[in-house]
Amino acid sequence: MSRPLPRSFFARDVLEVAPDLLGRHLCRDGVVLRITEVEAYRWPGDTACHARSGLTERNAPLWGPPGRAYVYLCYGIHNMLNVVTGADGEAQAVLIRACEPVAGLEEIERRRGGATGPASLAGPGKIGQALDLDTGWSHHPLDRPGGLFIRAGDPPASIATGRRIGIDYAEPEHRCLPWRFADAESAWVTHRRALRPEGR
DNA sequence: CGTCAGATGATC
DNA sequence: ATCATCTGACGC
Repeated sequence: MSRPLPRSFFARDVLEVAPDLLGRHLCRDGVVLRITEVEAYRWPGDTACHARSGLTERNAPLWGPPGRAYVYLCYGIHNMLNVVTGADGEAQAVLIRACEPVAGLEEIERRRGGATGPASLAGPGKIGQALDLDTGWSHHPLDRPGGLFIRAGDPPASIATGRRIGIDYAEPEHRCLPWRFADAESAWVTHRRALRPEGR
């Protein structure tokens, strides 16, 4: 059991932190998930970001210190987990879109009410469900043990990128940004066809 | 394989 | 009215 990643890990630009989160372990009690897919959001300059309309009660964590959770309810059903990055006062976050189960299979299966397979943790709503999160977890610090935290894991051998999912409401020039990152070899990802190997 | 509608409720 | 989604129903 390694310690949680320090706050300094999250205190970098979201485009640096997002791919670096791939392979890390998300822990809550007995449930451990290996992060396999993420998306970056950053205001200003990104009308897909929830911070686009300024500070509100819901998006307040986005503007706060890095290393905290930003959890919001989507479509009245799904609790979406984000990791706040950048400097205090900036508005950036990484959306956790998919994971691979590492431990706590029975607990995850119980919460989902079905078998665990590659589809069971691919999709941001399913991550919130597997970790039993709700908006009460917003603002929760992820850099200390207990509750919900992030620690080292197994980094991906290669990374794939693509445009972000479900942001048609954003300005056209922001819809196409290649700000979705995934473990290129993992089966636990969404919209695989829309991903391409990272050009580097 | 594909598209499509309904669920469901906080937020702006 | 909108929404960083999911599921099950259908058609090919």
